[in-house]
Amino acid sequence: MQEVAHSYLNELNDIQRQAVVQMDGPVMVIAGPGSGKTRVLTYKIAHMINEGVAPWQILSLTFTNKAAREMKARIEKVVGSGARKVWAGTFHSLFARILRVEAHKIGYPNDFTIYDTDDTKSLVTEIIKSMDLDKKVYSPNAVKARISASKSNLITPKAYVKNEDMMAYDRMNRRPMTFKIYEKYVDRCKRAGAMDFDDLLLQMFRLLYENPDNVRDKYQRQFQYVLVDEFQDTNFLQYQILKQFVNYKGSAHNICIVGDDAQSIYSFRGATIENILQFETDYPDLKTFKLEQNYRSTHHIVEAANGVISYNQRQIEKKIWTDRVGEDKIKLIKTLSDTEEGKRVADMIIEQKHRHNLANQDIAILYRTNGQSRIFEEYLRRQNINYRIYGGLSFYQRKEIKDILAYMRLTINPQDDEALKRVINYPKRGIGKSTVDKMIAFANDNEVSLWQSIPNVQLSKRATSLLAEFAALVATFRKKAAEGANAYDLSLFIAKKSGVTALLKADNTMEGLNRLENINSLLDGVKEFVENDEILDEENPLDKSLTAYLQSIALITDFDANDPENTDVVTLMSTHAAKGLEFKSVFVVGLEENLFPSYMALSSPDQIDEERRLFYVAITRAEEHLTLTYANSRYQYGQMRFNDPSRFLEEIPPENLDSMIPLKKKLDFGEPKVLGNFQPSRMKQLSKVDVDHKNFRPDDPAKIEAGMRVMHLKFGEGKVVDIDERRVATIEFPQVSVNSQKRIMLQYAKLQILD
DNA sequence: GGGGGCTATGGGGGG
DNA sequence: CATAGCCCCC
Repeated sequence: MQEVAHSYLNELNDIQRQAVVQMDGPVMVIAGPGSGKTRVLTYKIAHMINEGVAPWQILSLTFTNKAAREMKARIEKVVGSGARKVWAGTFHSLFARILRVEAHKIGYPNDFTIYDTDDTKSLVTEIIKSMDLDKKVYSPNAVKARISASKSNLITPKAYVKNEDMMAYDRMNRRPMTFKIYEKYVDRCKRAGAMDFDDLLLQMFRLLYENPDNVRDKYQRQFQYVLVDEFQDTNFLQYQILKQFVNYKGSAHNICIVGDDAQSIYSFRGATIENILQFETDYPDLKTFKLEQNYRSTHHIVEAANGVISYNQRQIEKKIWTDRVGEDKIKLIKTLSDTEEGKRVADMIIEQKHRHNLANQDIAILYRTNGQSRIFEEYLRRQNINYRIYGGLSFYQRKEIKDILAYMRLTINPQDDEALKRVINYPKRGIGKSTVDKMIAFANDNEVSLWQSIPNVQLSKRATSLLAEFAALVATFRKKAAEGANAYDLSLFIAKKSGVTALLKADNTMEGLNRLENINSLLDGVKEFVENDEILDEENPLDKSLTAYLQSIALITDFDANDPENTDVVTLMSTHAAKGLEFKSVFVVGLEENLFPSYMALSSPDQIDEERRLFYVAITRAEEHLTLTYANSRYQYGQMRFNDPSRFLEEIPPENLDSMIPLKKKLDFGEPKVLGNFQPSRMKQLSKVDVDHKNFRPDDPAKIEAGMRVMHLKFGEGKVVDIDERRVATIEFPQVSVNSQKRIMLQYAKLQILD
């Protein structure tokens, strides 16, 4: 290292500086809350660039895109505009970017669709229905969670069936067919040219692991330095990808992970602290740095945090400390109801602003569930306090926005079944449920997308012509796209020709006007995208196509949206979303049993520990003033409920607490109400079809004629009743059920001729 | 096939 | 409480 006195190094304490200058080899930074972790990461990257590492050789994985942007801006201040070329972003966004270039090498179109949670859920629901399984037993959310967990642990559908743990768990939960739903789900996504959120990781892994065209070497060579923030919230799959980047013959293993086991709060999406322990095993020569000095909070807050987290079972040995002596103890407020809680918090915000000279932006209200925001919103509005709610339903999740986006998606990728299902009859064009059901059945039988089923599925004259009209409409969108229309012109065209804007214009209710306005904002956004000439994507600088636009927004969250006009606002967000942020004054609200900790977590000590870490994250967001509130009664799920104060409140050392309420004498509200009544019913039996897989050899479809007996992998033996002019065969499969006729496109069919 | 009204059901955190 | 899905009628 050169002996140049880089001024930024003087802004660091000893340990921070050591962590920054340790560029080479495996590095682990254990960083307590407020210990200057972001500063270390930022300066470390700046330092690398100063030491001659090319910015594009640095891969920096952060938890939000916003964090990545802020980090880049700070690096830019130290090293100049080269900072923009650092590969900084979330796992999902950076891998999506790579897959846009490479996906064709693993059998996906490069302009694949990204399925969001709703798309995934709707597809899972459809598959469950198609298998005649009981939706009450096979709850789509539960199945979806199983699929996600499998992908996050690199368990393919094939491996799933052989995995005794997975199968036993499903049997125990009376969902033994989960493996089959998983298999079908994977097929359907593939057919639709779609990746779900987990696929962005899984397919990235496959790309590197299967290494077509030596693509792995390309990225191994490129990413000389890998940094991972919030490593405690990575899952198994993410870690395997990191190892693909870093572990190869002759590698210097330049990987730096930053994390804090005490802030691990995402196990529900597969995150595991095991990764930290595994990292120590995988890289025994790693250098470890522990950042324990907290610069953010007063001693009352830091001591409360230490006190609370000490109730957890497993943790890496460390104790955060501060030399900031605070005047205010932590305030604990009890109210009779949730509405009174809202009013009290709004009143206290007014008071704090005066007494401590705080701006709105110094203040945050943090809650366990997004549903709690409404009451606070109401009282802040009454007090004329500007606020902004993060999370919950984001702009891009609104119905009218998703409708337009579905048309856009269909324009780019007509195989996108979820988009097609969404808009095929919106606005109403006479294509109803039964038509769509027939399309789905046909598409499944032939293993094609819904779009491909349109010219071939057998329907009434009326339905056929309506479908053709719809297909022609989408075709005009596609034609315009192929002619090179920019995203804005095409979006306007789509909004108009699809009939969506006309429909909303005819709706004169407040809701209709609102929706129209939202669509206009969306179009404004597209316009901005087209007119913005700042180069954001170095690989593909001035692509103004609809494809490029869809890519740019696919992974945007509510968080990333900027509202430059309104910066002085009180922040309302979930405790999860608050990770990494800090405020002078923080209100953590709804501290009641069944809410925080969540009732979902009560039955498992591990999950209670995670709730406790979440509480730890919440209180350590505060710099000077921390207020905790709970209500005796609250409307939950349309019912008045009475919850005890949260157990976490008793875990705060009394000397740091300013409370009027003697916590030890808990009020008795009687037995908590039993939540949820889960009564599993029986699933229907799938019919058995006898197929000899080993001796199955499909014949050339051209040879198939009416009258032949044929074998189909899924439906068993069948008799060809008829073949029409488009080479669509009607085949009777007696093993499926009596009189079961399927329509099969011979072009795609795998059929063996029996005689 | 569309639409209105009713009932049953679920209900967390997020990329 | 919100919404999906069902039934019924046109």
